[in-house]
Amino acid sequence: MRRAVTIKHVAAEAGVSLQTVSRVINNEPNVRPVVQERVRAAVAKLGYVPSLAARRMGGSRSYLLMALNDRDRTIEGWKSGEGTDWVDQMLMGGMLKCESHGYRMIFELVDTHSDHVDRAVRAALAALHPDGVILTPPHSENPAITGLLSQLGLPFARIASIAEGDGFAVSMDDAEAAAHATDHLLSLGHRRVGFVTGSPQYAVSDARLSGYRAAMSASPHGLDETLIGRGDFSYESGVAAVDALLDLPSPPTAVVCSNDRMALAAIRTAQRRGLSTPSDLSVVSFDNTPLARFADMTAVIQPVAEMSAVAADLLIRFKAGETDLPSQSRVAFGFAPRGSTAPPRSGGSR
Amino acid sequence: MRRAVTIKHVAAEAGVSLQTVSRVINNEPNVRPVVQERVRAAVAKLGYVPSLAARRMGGSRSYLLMALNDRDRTIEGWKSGEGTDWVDQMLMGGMLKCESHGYRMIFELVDTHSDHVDRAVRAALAALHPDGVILTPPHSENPAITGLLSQLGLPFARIASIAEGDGFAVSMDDAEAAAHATDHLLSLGHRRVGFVTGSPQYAVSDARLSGYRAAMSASPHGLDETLIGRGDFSYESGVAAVDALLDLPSPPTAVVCSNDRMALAAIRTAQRRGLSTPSDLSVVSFDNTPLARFADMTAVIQPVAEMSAVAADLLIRFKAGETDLPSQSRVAFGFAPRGSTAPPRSGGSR
DNA sequence: CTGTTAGCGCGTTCAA
DNA sequence: TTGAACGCGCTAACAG
Repeated sequence: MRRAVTIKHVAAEAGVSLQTVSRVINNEPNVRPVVQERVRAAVAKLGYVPSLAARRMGGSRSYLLMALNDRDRTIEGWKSGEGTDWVDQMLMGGMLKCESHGYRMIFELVDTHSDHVDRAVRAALAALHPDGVILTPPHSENPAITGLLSQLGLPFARIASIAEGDGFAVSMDDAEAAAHATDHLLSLGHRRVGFVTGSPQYAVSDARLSGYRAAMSASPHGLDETLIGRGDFSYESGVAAVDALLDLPSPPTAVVCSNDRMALAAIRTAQRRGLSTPSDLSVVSFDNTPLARFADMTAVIQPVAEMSAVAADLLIRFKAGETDLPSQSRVAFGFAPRGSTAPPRSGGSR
Repeated sequence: MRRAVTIKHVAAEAGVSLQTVSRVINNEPNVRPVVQERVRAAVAKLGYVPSLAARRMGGSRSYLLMALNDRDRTIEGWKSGEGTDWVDQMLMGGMLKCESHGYRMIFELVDTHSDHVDRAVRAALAALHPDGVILTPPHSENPAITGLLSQLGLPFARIASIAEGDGFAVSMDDAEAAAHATDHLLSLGHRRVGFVTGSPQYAVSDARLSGYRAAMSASPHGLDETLIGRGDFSYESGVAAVDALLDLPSPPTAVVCSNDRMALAAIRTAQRRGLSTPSDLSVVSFDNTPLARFADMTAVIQPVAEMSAVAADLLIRFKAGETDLPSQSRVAFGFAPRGSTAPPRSGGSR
């Protein structure tokens, strides 16, 4: 096995010192263009690429970003194969962004609810020494983790978290998205539009609910609190919530669900009761996962890839010494109208 | 920011030399149980975790495994959001296995067809110095990559590759799986069972075809080569192949497709022609992706997670000095009977 | 069985 | 503007 080419070889090839090569590699000032060119040529010729491990040892950067996901949720998602492509989207956004900066992203799974969160996170940090950490829900709102990172002075980003606090918050406007989804239904002619909430554990749940409330209040039909069903993001909770809504004396003709599984539950529950979608019940989902696509559900698109890309970008730039980085970033949400929404059967009046 | 705890601190705490701590950490022999215990206590007390970067610098291992995926295919999959959960399954299998050995898995995307494959792979290797590389299709059969790794003496595993050659081949028995799928249809009473091949670029395509041929030849109805349609894994190719099969004077009543997209194409094509699944055309898919699950397709399950786990395990054990590791590993395939297969409408006879 | 010495490939701090 | 010396945290090779 040929020995790897190191900065030494490049220095020798270019006839300069190690240091000069280092400066060129890192785009530091104080190198004459001529010398710079000579070094670059040597780098190209030898195919030199600096070793991340050595860089981390000598310098202050590891060129590593750590993405922290919830262990149980992630593994369960993989096992069930429900195709929630959250991880894929994170990789696409975060990893590609890292790549373009010479960084790598490493995935770590940690239990949010474990007593050992602290120890687990510390261990991962000690092993990897990442330059920054990207937190996804529910970690992004777990004080045990955000507190630890703050205390350690390690830069981190909170994805889909709107709470104030340390770290870069990167989110989409959940309230506005919920309002948009609601307006979509209203503009189709629906008067009674229901809503199924997510788990109160997640801050986004509140935001979505308030967006729905705002849209309904602003509509001529007004807000009717009885049209709000409580869910917790699980399929079962969706079934229960929608059953309750449809049991109402004056049931909704359309419903906005706080995620895809509950939206699917809505469709199936309606079906079980002899109602069909979209003619009897229009349904909007809040996640554009493969499930939503296959089930042809109109959905709010969470820009997971973009959020991770922004998160990675912020952390990298912060580590590079940039200042005046926004502590709160909003990424535009998307909306995909599909076959699960249509005007109400009788034109909106009963 | 508190300084990280290093091996030095542990050595001081335990009152031994650095080297002794290192030995204990790495489970090396020649340490008295008493001392070992003392060191372990110090490690626990201080919450010490060795730095991967430093280990790589000093020693011969980096505790990193690199998973090499095809760039275009992967990104396209993520973008289309078709929910092909190959990456997820790889992570689940490989990453969790790595984790249990103190390793990490890093994802890298490289263009198979690029002229720069060589350069791209070399760059990734130089930056990361992984202890091993996991190759997925089509990389696992790309001589530009396998050759480079062989030449570099870097251990690697080829997932879903059955070709002879360097590196650990980890695969499922595609031929047997295809035979199983075919037998499933035969045992339901189908006599004319068709087959849609995958792209000949992939070795598994041949294996699947030969399994189909074997099963048909062994059946009382015999093998009919005209029932074999040529596809390339794309939806469009599936449409074309199935259209051709259904145009036959005596068309098949069931078909085994070499992947999920073509299986979906089969169902939709039949539908377009006024045939319904499974009553008029039974369909078996060869991938158990979310798409197959949502479309309720009977499918062969590729044990992607298990294959990556085995691959990671082999590489880690190899690096740890274990010998007599199998150069070819077979992982059992799975089979999920669902709603896309049923007995033929007229009991199998026309 | 244990400790000492010498790097690994870089970035950082200084001096030139 | 450039270069030399030093050390990061760890393991390998050796000495005791």
